[in-house]
Amino acid sequence: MPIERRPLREQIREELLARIDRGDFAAGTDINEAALAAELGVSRTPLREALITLAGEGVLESNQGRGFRFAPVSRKEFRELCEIVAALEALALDSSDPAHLRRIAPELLRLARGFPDRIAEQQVIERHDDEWHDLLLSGCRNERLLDLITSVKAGLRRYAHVLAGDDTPLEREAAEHCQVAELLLAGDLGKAAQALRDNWVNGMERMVSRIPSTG
Amino acid sequence: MPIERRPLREQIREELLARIDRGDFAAGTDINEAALAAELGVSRTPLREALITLAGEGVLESNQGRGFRFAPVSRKEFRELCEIVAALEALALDSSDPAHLRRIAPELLRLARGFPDRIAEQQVIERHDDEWHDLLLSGCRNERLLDLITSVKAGLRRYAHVLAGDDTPLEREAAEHCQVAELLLAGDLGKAAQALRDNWVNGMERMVSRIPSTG
DNA sequence: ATGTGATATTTTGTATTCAGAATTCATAGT
DNA sequence: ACTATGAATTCTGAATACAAAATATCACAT
Repeated sequence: MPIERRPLREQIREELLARIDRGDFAAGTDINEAALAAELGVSRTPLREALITLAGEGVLESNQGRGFRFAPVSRKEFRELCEIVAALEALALDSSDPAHLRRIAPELLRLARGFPDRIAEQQVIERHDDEWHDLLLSGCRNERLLDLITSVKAGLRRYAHVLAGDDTPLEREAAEHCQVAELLLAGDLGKAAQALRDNWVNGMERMVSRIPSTG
Repeated sequence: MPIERRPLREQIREELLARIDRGDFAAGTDINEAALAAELGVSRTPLREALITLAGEGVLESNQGRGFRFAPVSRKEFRELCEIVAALEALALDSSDPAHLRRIAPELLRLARGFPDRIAEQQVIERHDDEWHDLLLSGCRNERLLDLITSVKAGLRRYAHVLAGDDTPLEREAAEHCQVAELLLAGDLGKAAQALRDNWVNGMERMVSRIPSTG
């Protein structure tokens, strides 16, 4: 059994993202490094390293002399992030092996159909959605692109708990995922990529109204 | 006169990128933190913060217990980065104000035509190219996208000195920039975005052979 | 009561120190 | 001669210490 040996900064980063998923932190609030470090049981050094990483991903903001704070959410930024992820995932699809895509298409379809079945809690839904997208991109050879997508999606995590509890978009989301899968099954990569983009843009427009409009 | 007050980590990051531009560091070599910190006249703490940022941008790699090193270059990664930037700049163009684009089109044309005139040193050429792209994206309202493009381009800087000294692609590059500008002048945004993508892909294919093939 | 300014406190940004892992070097054994 | 083993050294990762900036507190004048 290989024991886990990773830098603290990475573990801390993931813990903070997990807490963001749970909605533990309110967007826009300042971070007290000493307090947070104590709570996590680490020193300020690796904590700050994690904070700097998250700031680079747009999850946090930093101001000279004033430390870090959770980046405020806004409809504008949510749209921006969705557009970016849409373009990047479409590119990932374009640079995937078509044969592989056709091979995983049935599984994508199965996953998409499993979505609306259960009236599940948000966490489960999100896991399902992630699973679907991970599988979709599993044939992309552009490693830098995959890393980048992960990084940009980290910024989107801030919106997860804001948007939690809205069932309406789910069926639609599932339907669009099905459509992407079917187009892949049919081997029409171009249309699938376009459908994927549409999925992101439609999902974005459906959800954006739930984000508090920043005065 | 507002005196400069920015975190050391940012200044250090920029200094390191500038040195990469100058080809001071060979790709793949390890970084000795103490030595580099001493050379820069700072302590290891802000240096490490800069290194972590650069690692997040893909400029450096880090391995547990083994520190940081300049990420090795490869044809594969160069292609990956170019494809990403192509997609992102095209997206930026898509989400720009068409009126603004038409307004700056003449200036873009002028800049593009000024390219091959002078037999200039690499540095000057690069600055020109940057200027052209900055102007091109000046109408993009998607701030996150602009930040992301800057970040991905930081990774491309590692290839600057590898590719330095090749004149052949220049005319072609200029011609393609002209074409993009002309299409913008004509108001055909879709074709301009496609031409921009082609510019990146063509430029990539032209340059990729100069990158040493990693055994 | 309110605003202003001096002082105290908190918090960040940076430097230094410490512990442990990785590497190097030397030595012993085959 | 070559490999393996172990000590010595170097370096990273993390904790702690320190200095300066920002914020809060309070006294005092208006």
